[in-house]
Amino acid sequence: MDAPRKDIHNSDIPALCRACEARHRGVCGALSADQLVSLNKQSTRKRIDSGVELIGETQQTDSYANIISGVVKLTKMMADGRQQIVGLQFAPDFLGRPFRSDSGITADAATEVNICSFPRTTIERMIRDTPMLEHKLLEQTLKELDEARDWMLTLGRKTASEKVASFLYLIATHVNPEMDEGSVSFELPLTRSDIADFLGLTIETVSRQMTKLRKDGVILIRNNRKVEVPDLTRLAERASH
Amino acid sequence: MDAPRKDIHNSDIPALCRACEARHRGVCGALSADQLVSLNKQSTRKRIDSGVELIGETQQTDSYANIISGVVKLTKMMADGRQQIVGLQFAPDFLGRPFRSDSGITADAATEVNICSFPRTTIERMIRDTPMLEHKLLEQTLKELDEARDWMLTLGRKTASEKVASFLYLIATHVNPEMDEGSVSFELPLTRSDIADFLGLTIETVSRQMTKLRKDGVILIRNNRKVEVPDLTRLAERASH
DNA sequence: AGCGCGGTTTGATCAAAGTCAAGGCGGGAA
DNA sequence: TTCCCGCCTTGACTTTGATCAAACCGCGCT
Repeated sequence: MDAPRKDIHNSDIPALCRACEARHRGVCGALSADQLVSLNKQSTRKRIDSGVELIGETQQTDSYANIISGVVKLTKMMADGRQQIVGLQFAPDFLGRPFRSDSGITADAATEVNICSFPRTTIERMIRDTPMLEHKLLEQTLKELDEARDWMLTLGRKTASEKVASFLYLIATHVNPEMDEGSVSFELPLTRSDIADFLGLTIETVSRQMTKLRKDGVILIRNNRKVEVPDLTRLAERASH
Repeated sequence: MDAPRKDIHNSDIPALCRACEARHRGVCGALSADQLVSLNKQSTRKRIDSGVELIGETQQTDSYANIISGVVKLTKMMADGRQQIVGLQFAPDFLGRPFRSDSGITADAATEVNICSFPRTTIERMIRDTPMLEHKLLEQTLKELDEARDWMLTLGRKTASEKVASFLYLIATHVNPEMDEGSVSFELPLTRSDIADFLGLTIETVSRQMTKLRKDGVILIRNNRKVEVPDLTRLAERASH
């Protein structure tokens, strides 16, 4: 609803950047050395400010990208302004939708985001040449489908406090993968308003449930963004996992 | 929660069935004649009664299938019994999850269902041999992901009456594809209880909203299952599409 | 016909989350 | 420092949908 924002900072890093290469390996794997070099030649590293739109009304999907750092939110909006975040993407997720451009989703940087992007044509040619790449893509898509369906259960059947606990648990475990108990501390990548749009709640309800979790000793709120979870298991219980 | 049900009727149709072949073309496409014959040789047609579990606790995912007719519901359940339908699959969708078995979803026949199933090994070998098959799979997965995300908006941000209207609109347009206005009549593939689990509501609320839509002249209810929509556009408005 | 049963509708009441309205807190600019 | 602005929290009240309870309806059975 704001004025179109397009201030993507292209930091003009030389085309062949080693950091990107590492990410390409991580996400795409199975590319030949030749392909990797050619991908790097055509890739550009970009830093995107929090809040800037990556894909949507103002920004065409003429490129694909790997997320190097930061969090991207995928949002669906209704005509009257109600909106729902339908997915969060973290590094090293692949960004941009193959073989389909619209689907009514916009992608915005939730935090400051670094991506490594390359032109649509490059990646699509590589997909044709390398079945393994398509296989990787299928795997990421299946992962996203699983996540979407998990979240449908949260949206449809959990109470407000379970929802907020579920969100915190999601972030906590994403910050420290392969951790499912003990103590974690992390920075929330979303504002209260984003959290509300992710959970299908209002900001007031999110706030109230956060203070309730704090008063019950399940979490500590250092400042609005920084949260500490002394016992992940207890949080998981609150989320009804 | 009921006793395990396993009464799948294998109707012992000879392995090579023409009806199935048609479906294989529809879903998988791009198979060579040889592959198609071999697929048909190993495929079995099955009729499954409404309510029977296809994939889940009691039934292993040792096979894949094409849906020939009927509706399959994908359900996620919480420990305390709350459940959410996370997807509906119609003919000619592909059923069964490649490269992953669990993910906590069960698939049940919502109506009487006819499927054409073949062993896991067969389809996985073919996928390795035929990149185009994997491409088709990716396309169906992307379609399911889109649907899931559409539904997340419905679950998170719509009111009860918008939800019910959205559901009816979904079924109406699925029964008659490429129709988006005028009059339609159809049979609901789900009970009120299933509809409630799909919409994240209770059966009472679903019922009340249905009668409201009826009283407002948006729908006619012939009997519990049969519904007529005189004007699809009006239904779409009620759904806030 | 009368009975019973599952699924559905309807009504009365209640609780959870939304809305409206203040106020607080923190960080940046003057 | 002080002010300001955005974001967050808190409180009072309202609304939506859940819960509890009863009746209804179509249908197969005896």
